[in-house]
Amino acid sequence: MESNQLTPNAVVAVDVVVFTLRPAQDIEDRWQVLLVRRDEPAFGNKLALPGVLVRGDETFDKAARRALQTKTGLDARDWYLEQLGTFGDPGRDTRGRVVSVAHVALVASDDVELAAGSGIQSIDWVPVRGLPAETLAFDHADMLRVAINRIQAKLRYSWVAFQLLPDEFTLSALRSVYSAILDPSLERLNTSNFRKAFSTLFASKTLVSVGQRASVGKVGRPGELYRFVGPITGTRTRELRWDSVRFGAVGA
Amino acid sequence: MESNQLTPNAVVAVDVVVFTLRPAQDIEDRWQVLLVRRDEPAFGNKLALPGVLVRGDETFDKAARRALQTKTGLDARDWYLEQLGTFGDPGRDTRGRVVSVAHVALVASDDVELAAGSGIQSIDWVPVRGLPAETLAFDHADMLRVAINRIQAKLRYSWVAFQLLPDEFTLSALRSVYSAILDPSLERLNTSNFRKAFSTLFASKTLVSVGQRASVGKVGRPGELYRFVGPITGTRTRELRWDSVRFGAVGA
DNA sequence: GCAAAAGTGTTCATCGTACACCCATGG
DNA sequence: CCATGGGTGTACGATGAACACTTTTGC
Repeated sequence: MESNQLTPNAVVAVDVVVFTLRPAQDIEDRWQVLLVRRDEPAFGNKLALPGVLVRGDETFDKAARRALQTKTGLDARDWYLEQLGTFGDPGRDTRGRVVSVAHVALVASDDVELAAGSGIQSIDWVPVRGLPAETLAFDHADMLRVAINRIQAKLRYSWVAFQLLPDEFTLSALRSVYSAILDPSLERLNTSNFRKAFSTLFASKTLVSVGQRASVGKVGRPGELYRFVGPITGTRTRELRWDSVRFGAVGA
Repeated sequence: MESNQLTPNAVVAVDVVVFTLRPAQDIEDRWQVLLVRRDEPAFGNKLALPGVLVRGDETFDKAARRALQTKTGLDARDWYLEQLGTFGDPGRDTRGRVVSVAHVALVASDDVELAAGSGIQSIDWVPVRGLPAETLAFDHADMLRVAINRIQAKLRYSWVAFQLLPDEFTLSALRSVYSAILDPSLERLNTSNFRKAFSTLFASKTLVSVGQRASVGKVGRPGELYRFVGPITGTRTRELRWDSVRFGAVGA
């Protein structure tokens, strides 16, 4: 206790729950989380969230982005990132009193190229649903649970959905964000009501048409491309209540 | 780095934002926060949130309640307490890398007796509004800001309001929780609409009449006493939207 | 009786869901 | 021209704000 300094009493780390949407058979499986397979003594060979110890002069935000850079090779400088909560129960780590500040990151699954870093065997995108919780190292299953709840809630009262889409996207793509994360049956919600949920954005020119059609033509009329130009920190004036919707058949 | 142990790299502390409602001239001043005046070398004589360093075998929850016990003499064992967020910018404390896990606690201002603990000059309830932010030690003004937003938001979608009331209370008292924290003009919202905001609770027998009248008779008809018997973790099915209400004059 | 506050019922605008219909593209 | 999905407008039921009215207390 010299020179007014306090003695460190814990190890502080950050872990990051990275969410994205990727193509999959089932709509529910489109929502995926980034997991690494550990190659270290503690919890070796177990799946875990990417994380690092926080450096002496580093903010949590910087540490979280560094974790993604060094462990998974991802450049997360511009990604949406927010603090989720701090997990510090004694005994959550066998190597001492480790306190981990968990974060959530969202990214569009465009140009993301994975590269395993130090202490990592492999990296994988894993569907959020049906993930065997016990298989995760430490209390990372708890972190993931909290992260899932946080993002599902935020989808309803904020504009974070756009963080999971590329710059230009169709309204169908936007809808698929909601259906993958909240409820697959939203896929069958009719267009009119879906658009109305974003009417305030259209009115405020925050969600603007690019004046182009989507190039990828599967079947049917291609959708218009839109661009979200507003601040993501904004929130809805009224929360979405799509839980209670009873969807009819696929019209026609 | 012996026996697989990690070396501590930071000091972990907890700070607690304790909110209550207390009698005051202006409705807005009824919402108050518990602050202590420090009597220590670092930030001496400054107002701060009560807090302690986390012990090696202690959860954050336990540490937070201990902070209230040892610093302010309050028995917070049964109080509503939740984690708010973690503040750990390098340089937020001059005594080293101190990471503080901030919490929010709510308590009914009944039988709470303050008693200054070690390192504390005095303790005071201070109105949340018009609090000169610069006067707080460390980054506690930031914590308070986040806490204010958190509680205001939670008031709209959860039942935390009841945590600020004694076991038995009138609907006027309940309304005053909302008017003190959200908007003073809610005081003039008519009874009918206010009751409707709790109709689901009445229907589910979660908010039950005690069958008694409030004893304190100022003027007018005394209100019935109610008791909240539900789990506080529940949330509203629809969020309150009392921001947009335009209140008329005080009828008649 | 009168003022003040509590409690009840009803009207009317607004919001959200459901539904009907038209447009654009591929085969 | 038909199947498929995108896009637009409208009708109807539910929600909630506004208002009128009754009840209970103190003075």
